[in-house]
Amino acid sequence: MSREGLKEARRLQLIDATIDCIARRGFADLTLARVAETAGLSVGIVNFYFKSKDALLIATFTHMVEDYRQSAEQARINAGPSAVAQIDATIENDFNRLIGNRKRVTVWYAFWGEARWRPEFLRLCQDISDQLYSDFTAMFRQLIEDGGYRHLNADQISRGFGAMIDGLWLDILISPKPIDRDDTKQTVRLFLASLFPTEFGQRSAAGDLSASAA
Amino acid sequence: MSREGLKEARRLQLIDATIDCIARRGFADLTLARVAETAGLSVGIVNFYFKSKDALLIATFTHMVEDYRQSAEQARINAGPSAVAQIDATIENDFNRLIGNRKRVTVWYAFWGEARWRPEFLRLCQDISDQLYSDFTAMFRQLIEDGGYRHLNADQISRGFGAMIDGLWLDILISPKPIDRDDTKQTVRLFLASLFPTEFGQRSAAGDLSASAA
Amino acid sequence: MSREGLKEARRLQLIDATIDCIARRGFADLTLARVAETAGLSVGIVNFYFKSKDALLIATFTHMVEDYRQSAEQARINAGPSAVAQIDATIENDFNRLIGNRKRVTVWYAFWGEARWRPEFLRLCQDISDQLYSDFTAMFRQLIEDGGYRHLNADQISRGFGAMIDGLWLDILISPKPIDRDDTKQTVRLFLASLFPTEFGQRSAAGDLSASAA
Amino acid sequence: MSREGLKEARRLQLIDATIDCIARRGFADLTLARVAETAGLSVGIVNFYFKSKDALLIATFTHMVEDYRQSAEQARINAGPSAVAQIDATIENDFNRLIGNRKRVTVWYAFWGEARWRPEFLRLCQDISDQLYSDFTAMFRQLIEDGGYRHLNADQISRGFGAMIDGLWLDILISPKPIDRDDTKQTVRLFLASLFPTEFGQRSAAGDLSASAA
DNA sequence: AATGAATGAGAATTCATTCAT
DNA sequence: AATGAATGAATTCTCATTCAT
Repeated sequence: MSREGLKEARRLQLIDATIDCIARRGFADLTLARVAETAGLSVGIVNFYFKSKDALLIATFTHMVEDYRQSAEQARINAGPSAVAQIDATIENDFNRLIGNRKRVTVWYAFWGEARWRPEFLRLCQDISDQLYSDFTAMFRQLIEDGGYRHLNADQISRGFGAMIDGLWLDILISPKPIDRDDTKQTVRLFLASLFPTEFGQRSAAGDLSASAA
Repeated sequence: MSREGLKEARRLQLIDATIDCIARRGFADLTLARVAETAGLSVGIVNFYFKSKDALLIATFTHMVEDYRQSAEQARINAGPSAVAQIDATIENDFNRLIGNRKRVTVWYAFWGEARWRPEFLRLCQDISDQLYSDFTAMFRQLIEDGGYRHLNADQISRGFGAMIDGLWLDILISPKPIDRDDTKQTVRLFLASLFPTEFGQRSAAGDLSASAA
Repeated sequence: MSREGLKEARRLQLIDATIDCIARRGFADLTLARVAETAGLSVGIVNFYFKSKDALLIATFTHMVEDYRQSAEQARINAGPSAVAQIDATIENDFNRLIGNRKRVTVWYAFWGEARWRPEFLRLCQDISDQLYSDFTAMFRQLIEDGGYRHLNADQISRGFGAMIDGLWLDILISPKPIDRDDTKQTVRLFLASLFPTEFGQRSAAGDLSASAA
Repeated sequence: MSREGLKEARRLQLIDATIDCIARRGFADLTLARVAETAGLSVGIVNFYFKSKDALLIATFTHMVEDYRQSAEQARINAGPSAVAQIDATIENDFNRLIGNRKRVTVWYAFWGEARWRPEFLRLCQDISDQLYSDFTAMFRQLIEDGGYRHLNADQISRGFGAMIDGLWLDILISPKPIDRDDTKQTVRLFLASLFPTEFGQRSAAGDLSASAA
C-alpha cells in the first residue's frame, strides 16, 4: 500500500473506532485510549494521525455527514427521475438498516447534543441540513408542479418532512424496543398521502414504490 | 425562610445554574465548579445538596421534564374541551418563547445526546415520550371521531405529529439565525390541515385559533 | 444534671462513638460526621465539645489508656498482696471479655498504627507502657525475692511478659475466627511456669489462680 | 533497560517511596502526590503503574510481607539443619538492622492498624502469620524431639515466641530512644533458656550462636 | 511509523471547620 | 446548647498530549 493509502486507511480505522466508541459508551466517556484500543492501535497513534482529539471528532462527524449525504444522493439517483420515487427512496434510505439504525442515530444525537458549542460541528450540521432542505425542496417543487398542487408550499413541506424524519430518529434512539421500520415509514407516507393523495395514496403503498426504487 | 424552604430553594437554584451552564457551554464542559459559581455558591455545595454530579443531572433533567409536562398540560386545560383547540394549544406551547426557545432546546438535545448511556435519563425520555404520545392520541382520536375521519389512524398521526415537533426543535438548535416562530407553527398546521381540512384548513389559521386558545 | 455534668456526659458520649466508629470502620474512615451520627448528635457538636478532630482523638485515646490502666490496677488490687496472684490477675484481665476483645484490640492497634506521627499519641503510649513495665517489674521482683529466684532478671522478664501479651493481642486482631481465651492465657503461663515452676507449675493451673483472683 | 525491566523497576521505586512516606509521615498523611514526589516522578504516574491508591498499598504490603518472609527463610537456611541454630537465627533476623529497625516496624504497625478493615491487608497478615507459626512449630517440634522435652507443647511455644517478637517490635516503635538490640534478643532467649536450658542456657549466649548462624 | 511511558492540568468528591440561627 | 448550612482546601483519579525510543 502506498504511504498515502496507509495514512488514509489508518484515519478511517480510527474514525470507525470513534463511531463505535461513541455508540457504545457515549460522548462523555469517549477517550483516546479507548478509541485506540478499539482500533487495535496504541494511544500515541491518535495524536499522530489527528492533531488532537477535537480534530478526530471533527473528522468523524465530517465522515458521518458525508456518508449520509452520499447514501441519500445514491438513493435518489437509483430512484430515477420521478419526484415521487425520489421522495419515497429518501424515506426508504433514512429508515433502512444501514442508515436508520440505533447505532447511527445514537451517534447523530450525540453530535447534535454537542453541536451548539462546537463551531465546526454546528457548521457541519447546518451544511447538511441546508443541503437536504434544498434537495427536498427541489423534489417537492417538481411534485407540486407535476401533480398540479399549486396551493402547496414546497418550502414548508420540505421543512416538515425533514423534521419528521429527524424526530422519528429520536424514537429509534429512545424506544426501549426496536421500532418497526415499516410502520415508521408508513407514518411519514401517511402525511404525504394526505397532501399528495394521487402520488402517495393508498394504492401506492410502501411495497410498490420501494420495489421501483430498489 | 424556613429550613425546608431554603433547602428546596437552594436545590432549584443549583438546577437553574446547571441548565444555564449546559445552555452556555454544553454538557461536556459542565463542571460542578462552574455550576456553583453560576449559582453564586461554593464548590462543596453541590455535593451537599445532591449526592453527586450524576444526581444533580438527573434532578435537572427531571425538573426540565416536569416543567415541560406541566406547561403542556396547562396549555391543553386552557384550550378547553375542543380537541382541535387543544392540539393547536400544544403547537403554540411547544414553540412559544418559554418552551421552544434555543436555550431550552439546547438543553433538551444535550440530554438526548447523553440519554442512551444513562439509564435514568433514558427512562425520563421514555416516560415523557410515552405520556405525550398518549395525550396526542387521545386528542387525535377525539378529533377523528368528532370530524368523522374514520379512515385516519390516530396512533400514526400522533407519532408523526410529535416527531415533527421534535425535529423542528432541531432547527431552533442549529439554525444560524433565530427561526420564525409563526412560520414554524404554520408548518405543523399545514400537515394537519391536509389531514383535517375542516378543522385546520385555511380559514382556521394560526391567529384565529391561538386567539381562541389564549 | 449540672452544666459540668452534662458537658462531661456529652464528651463521653462522643468518645464512645469515636471508639465505636474506629472499631467498625477504622481510623482512615473516621469522620466527624459519622461520630456525630453514631452519638445521635449533629456535626457541629464535635467542634463544640472538642476543639478539633485531633483533640477528640487524643481524648479518646486518653480515655482508652486510663480505662485500661484502671482495669489493670483493679485486677491487681482484687488479687490481694501475693505477687503470683497479681501476675495471674493481670493475665486474666488482659484477656477477659471486657479488655481483650477484638473491638478494643482493634482500636489499640489503630492507635499504635498512628502513634509514631502524633506526639500526643506517642506520649500516651509511652506513659502507659512505662507504667505497666514498672508495675510488672515490681511484681516480678517480689516474686523473685519470695521464691528465691535470684538468678532471674525482673526487667527482662517484665519486658518479655508485656511483649507477649501485646503480641497475643495481634492474634485477636487478625485471627479469622475468635481465639480461645483459655488457650491464650495458658500460653503466657507456660512461659512463666518454666521460669517459676513452683508458682506457675502444673499444679497452679488457670482455674485455681483465677478463682483466687476473682 | 528493557521495557519490562523498567516497568518492574518503576513499580519497585514507587513501593519504596510508599514505604518511605508511611515511615516518615504515617498512613493517614500518605498522599499519592507525596509518593510521586518522593519517587521523583509526577502525580499521574501512580495511577499509571497501579490502578489505584489501594492497589499501591496492597502491592506495598505484599512486598513487605514477601521481603520479610524471604529474609526469615534465608536466615534459617544459613543456620543449617540444627533447630536451635535456626531458632536463634530467627531471633537474630527479626531484630537485626535490616528487619527490626524502626522504619520497618513503623510500617508494619501502620499496616496492622488498618488491616482489620481492608480484607486484602488482613489476608496478607493472616497468611504470613500462619506461615511463620507453621515454621516455628516445625523448629520447636524438632527441638523438643532432639532434646527430649516431651512434656512441652510446640504449638503454644511457637505462639508465645512469635507473639513476644511482635510485642517487642512495639517497643521499637514507641520507645523514645533506640532500643538495645542485644538486650532485646536476650529477652527472648531468657524465656527460651528456661524452657530449653541445655540449648539456650547461659553458656550458649547470643555471641556464640549468632556467630555460628552468620 | 509506532509505541507506550510520563506528564500535569483539571475534575469530582470528601470533610474538618466555621458560623448564623 | 445545638443545629446543620456553607466553605474551601486537599485528595484521588482521569486523560489529552508529549516525546524518547
